[in-house]
Amino acid sequence: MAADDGKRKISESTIQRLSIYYRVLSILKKEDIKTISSKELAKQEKLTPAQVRKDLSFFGSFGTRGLGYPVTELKNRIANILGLDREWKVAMVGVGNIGSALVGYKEFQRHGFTISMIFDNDQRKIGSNHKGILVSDIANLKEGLRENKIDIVIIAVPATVAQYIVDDIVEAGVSGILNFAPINLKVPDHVILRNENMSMELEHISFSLVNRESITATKE
Amino acid sequence: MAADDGKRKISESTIQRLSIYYRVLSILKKEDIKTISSKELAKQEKLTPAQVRKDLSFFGSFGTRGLGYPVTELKNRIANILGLDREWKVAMVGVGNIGSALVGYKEFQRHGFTISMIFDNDQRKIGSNHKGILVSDIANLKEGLRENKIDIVIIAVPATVAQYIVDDIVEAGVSGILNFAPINLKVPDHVILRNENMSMELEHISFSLVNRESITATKE
DNA sequence: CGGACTATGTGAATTCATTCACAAGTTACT
DNA sequence: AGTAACTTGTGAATGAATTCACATAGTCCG
Repeated sequence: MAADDGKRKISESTIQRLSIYYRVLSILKKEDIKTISSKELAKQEKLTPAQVRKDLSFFGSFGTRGLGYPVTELKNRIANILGLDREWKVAMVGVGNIGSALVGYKEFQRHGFTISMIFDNDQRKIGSNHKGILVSDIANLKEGLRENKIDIVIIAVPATVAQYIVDDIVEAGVSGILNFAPINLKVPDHVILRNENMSMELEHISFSLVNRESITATKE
Repeated sequence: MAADDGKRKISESTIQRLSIYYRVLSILKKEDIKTISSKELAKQEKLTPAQVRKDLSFFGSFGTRGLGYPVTELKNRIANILGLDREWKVAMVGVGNIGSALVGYKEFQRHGFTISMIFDNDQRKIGSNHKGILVSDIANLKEGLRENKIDIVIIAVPATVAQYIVDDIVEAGVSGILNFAPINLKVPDHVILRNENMSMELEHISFSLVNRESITATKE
């Protein structure tokens, strides 16, 4: 009943954590656990109970004092908040190494993201089937996205051509883009763009390793 | 000359941004640009000049007032900070959809991460070649990692078995792990673990889309 | 039904990250 | 040499996110 005037500013990290809670709740539900406290939920993912409660409180109050949160209800509520209670129509652009792997990635399907179109510019791939999906010519990208009412596009093409493709995607009226090319793409404000840069994660690890080593070295 | 006592606390986001600066500097170098100001550098990635300067200042002062930063020198310095000026020996565990794609991912190689071992438990894959690398039996994981002095392991196996594998990896003395399984893995404090969860990014997009829509709806 | 216990929800306090704003150093031009 | 124009590096100010701490509300059990 509380808090749904669509005005609050939710932080990036809160959203990330909602995804995490959702994952945990899915497992709990499968294990037939009925309720969970913020303390337990936090422990599973190395967070603090206060943070769990604060995160959830942005969207309402779902818990019962003295008892905790009802697993199924909370899971459904988070699904609703994250928009996972509907099917999203997703297209993949670029079906090389990464693109091809993602088309077969079960996890996407499980969360309501259905990849139903694939585009590529390689003549040898166009017309062929990838996991049951026809590979279309990237020349038809704009019309294809429009006709099929695609919600979200995943970009897995070389960095050099990514911007041109994004421009087309935006023109086609798509407003959710997940980019795997290691480059900063420009999109209008109303378009939601997220970047997934796997090298960056490895670099983070190497930074930490180098750092850790220097600390260890001075310690002993 | 300044700031190298290995005691400062560098924030996660600063490290992420160093990766970004590094990428931009690599491009600038290729374009034969000699110097860049914090203002320009910031503009490329939609950051603020102050943030660029602050980030860099944690590690020393590399710039020249009135002029900016020397591209090549700064690039090298960041490479050093991030540990990209050496070769890291990387092993891949699990060569399904994702794992297989990552083995062929050029970007890793370019940043000094060389995947030289692959492990899997599928008898049909063991002994075969993947992009020129022999697929080993996961039963030999521990010895394999030790013998080959692997620095970093990438995990691309089903969530259900990921924890067992991590335990082995840790026992083998590896202290950098990049995990693609959608599960929170437990590791000792001295081990650096990073998670890459691609569904989470999609969920972030769907959250934003749902949110944006509701805002648009009330606006008109 | 009553008392001990448990856990939420949330303002206030704290910690952490970003941005501001400016002194100080350097260039470039006359 | 002098001056106008830049740009860094960094304390101080602001802003954002996290944690604390507790009043409040429910559970559970005898």
